[in-house]
This record gives sequence, C-alpha cells and structure tokens, in this order.
Amino acid sequence: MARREPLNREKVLDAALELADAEGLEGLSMRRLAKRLGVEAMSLYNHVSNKTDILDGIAERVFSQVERPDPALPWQEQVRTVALNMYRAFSRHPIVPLALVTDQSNPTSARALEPLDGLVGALFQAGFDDLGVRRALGAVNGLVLGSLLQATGGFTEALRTHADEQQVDAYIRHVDPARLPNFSRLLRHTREGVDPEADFEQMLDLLIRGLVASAPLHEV
Amino acid sequence: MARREPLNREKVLDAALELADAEGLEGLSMRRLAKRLGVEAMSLYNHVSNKTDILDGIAERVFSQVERPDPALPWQEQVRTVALNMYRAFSRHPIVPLALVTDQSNPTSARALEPLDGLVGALFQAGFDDLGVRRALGAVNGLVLGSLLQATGGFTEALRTHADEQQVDAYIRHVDPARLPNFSRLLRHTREGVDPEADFEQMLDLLIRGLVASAPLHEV
DNA sequence: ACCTGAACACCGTTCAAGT
DNA sequence: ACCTGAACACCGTTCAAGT
Repeated sequence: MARREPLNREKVLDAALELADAEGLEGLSMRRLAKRLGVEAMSLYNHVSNKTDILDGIAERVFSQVERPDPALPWQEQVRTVALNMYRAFSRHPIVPLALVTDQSNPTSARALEPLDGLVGALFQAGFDDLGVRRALGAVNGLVLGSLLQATGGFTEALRTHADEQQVDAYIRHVDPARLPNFSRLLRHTREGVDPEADFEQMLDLLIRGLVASAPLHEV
Repeated sequence: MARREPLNREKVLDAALELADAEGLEGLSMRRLAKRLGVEAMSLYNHVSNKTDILDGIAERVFSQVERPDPALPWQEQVRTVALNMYRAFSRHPIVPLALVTDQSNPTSARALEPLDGLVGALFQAGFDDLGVRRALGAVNGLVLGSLLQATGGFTEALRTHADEQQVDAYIRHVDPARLPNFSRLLRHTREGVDPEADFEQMLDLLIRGLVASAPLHEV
C-alpha cells in the first residue's frame, strides 16, 4: 500500500468525466472530484487551472471522438456523418452539451474544433458563401444541441421518459383535461418507447435535404 | 418614507425576472434577489417555496405570453405560429430555455402548458397518431431550444457575436490554420451580421414542410 | 514539485426567534 | 403574518505553509 503515484492532468480529466457521467453536471464539483481522487480539492489546481479548464478538457476529449469526415465524399454525406457522430458522442456524455450551452465550457483547441472544421469544409464544398456556411453551421449545431438537450430535461420530460410509471400517473392527475385537452390525450395513450436517435436522424435528413435544395451547386 | 408595503409572490417573480434578464441565470440568487427587494434572503421563503418555484413561476409567465393558436387555421400555420411565438418569448428571456434544459425548471401548470397543448392539438389535426405527435412535438421543441441555446453561448460563439472585434481577433490568432483551415477561413472573412430569428424561421419552414410530407392527411 | 489547512466570498435552505 | 440572525452544508478559489 505504498503512496499512490502523483496526479496529473489526464488523471484529473479521466475522473472528472467519470464523475460527470455518473452524477451529471451539478454533481461535478472540485471537492467531490478531489475526494474521488483521494486528495484535497486544492491539489487539483496543480494540474488544471480552474473548473472551466476541466470542462473544456472534457469537451475536447469528447469532441475528439468525432472524426473528421473524408473530404472526398459528397458534402451531404460529410455533413450527415459529422452531425450524427457529434450527436452520438454528446449523448454518451451529456455534460458536454450542457456545459457548452450554459457557457461553462468553451473549448478553442484545434483538437476540439477539428470535427467542426470538417463540417465547415463540407459546407464550403457545397458552394455556400461565408454567410451561407455560417447559417448552415448554425442550423446543424442547433439541431444537434436541441435534440440532445430536449432529451436531458425540460418540459416534455413526461412524454419521453416512461421509466417511472408512477411519475407519469402523478403528472396525468396534475393535468387539467379541460384546459389541456390535447396534452392529456397524449399523456393518457402514449405508452410505447421513442427512439431519440432515430428521430434526430430523421430531422437531420430533413435539414440536409433543405441544405441541398438551397446550395448554390445544387445541379452542377 | 413609510415602511414599504409587504412583499408577495407576484412582486418576487417580477423582480426575479428582471434580475435574470439583466444578470442571467447565474446572476439570479436568492440573496441577490432579496437585496434587490430590500429584504433578507430568508423572507423570500414566505412567498415562494424555493428557487425552483421561482424558476417555474418565471417560465410560466413567459409561456403565457405565447397565445394558443386558432384551431380553425390550417394546422401548419398553427404549428408555425406557436413555434415562432415561443422562440420570440424565450429569446426575450433567455433564462427560461436555460432553466428548462438544465432541469432547474419544470413547469407543469396549465397556464404554462397551454401553448404546447395548442401545438399538440394542431399535430393531432394533421392526422398523426400518438407516437407521431410525440415525435413531431419533440422536433419542434428541439428546433426552438437548439436555435435559442446556440444563440446563448457555446462553441460557435465567435462566429455569431461580432460585438467585440478584439475578441474575434484574439480568437483568430488562437486558431491554427493548418489544422483548422476551413474554420479560420470563415473567421477571417465573415464580418457581416446574422439574423438568428430569420435563420430560425427558415429552419422552421423546412421542418414544417417535412411534417406536411409525412402527415397522414397529406392530401385530403 | 506537489499537497494541505485555513480562509474568503459566495450558494440554497432550515429553524428558532422576534414583531 | 411577515421578517430576521444564526446556522448548516455546500460551492470555487487564493494563499501561505508544509514536505
């Protein structure tokens, strides 16, 4: 039982991502993270500069699981692949979209931005001008984030997660059928599961079809 | 200068929304809110049950600015109107989508859910079954939230907000053109403004076109 | 070089005490 | 009925001190 070998940045980020996956964004505190590493909170500052640095590091790791698309493929396929892979990577680590959207993380490293650079490249290939690329990039980002965050809490929670039958029942009783007739109809009858990723893919295809239709190099 | 008349729930929510609009979600603390009301933090608990209650109250207020669509209109127009009005209301009060997505708010009152009930009603009119309505509802929600949250922070911040030229320049210097060729091209040339609401509308029309195409009552 | 204890300036919330 | 002070269990972070 010799003294454990010293900490380093990688070990801190490993533990942070583990903790965040298990306990969520609000469960990731410097003090809890330190405890998990068998150390005092203040020791962490020898290896990361602050909590934002940890969140950026986590985001970078997760982004780097998304590979750059093959520029030889048709641009539509490149867009589709990057978007889907971002969706999948983020859905494995929901802390990332949450931290991005709440501005707690803002990774600027090349490693983190490479998949997005590939996306931008594909959009340039489609013939969009700078403004068009920015718009299309925003649309793809918005779709990915919206699809994921919706699935991470919010007001239609009861319609998505039927894990806890009791909760849904409580929710139904809460709903006034006179004022919310359609909602209560939906709550009452919907019991089957949904597949968020399949829904995302459907939306993505819709978006890409729209991009194709508005791309300058539509018919070359 | 007589003693101010006593607080009540409405005044607390008024001040909370004001504070949140001015200082953001992280600026809204019980202690700061109390100070703004000339009172100690603990007094607030006489009028709201806790911070979640405040956030739900704020969400309810903002939701109630979105009117239920006219069920006599074509369902596509109903969907379009509700979605656009939700977008506008939320963009005036960004704390609402943020609190929803981070699960700090989860309004269940009829007053808050009425616009969504209208949306669900329109989707039933389109002939979708329960599962189809849920999917379409998720798509519309995701679009609204994604469009707004993207515009409230995140990794493409530098591409959207050109308020601070210096910041963008710093960002550009940060970017390695060898590893991020397309990104740096975009950063270098893009200087004009974007119109997030117009972009949202474009995406919304795309989505609605897709919904129309997949609606059971497509050609009646 | 790495770790720690004490401290600072914050959180949300409870509870007994005041009027 | 409404408000308060003190307290509890948390935050992120700094700084001087230890090894």
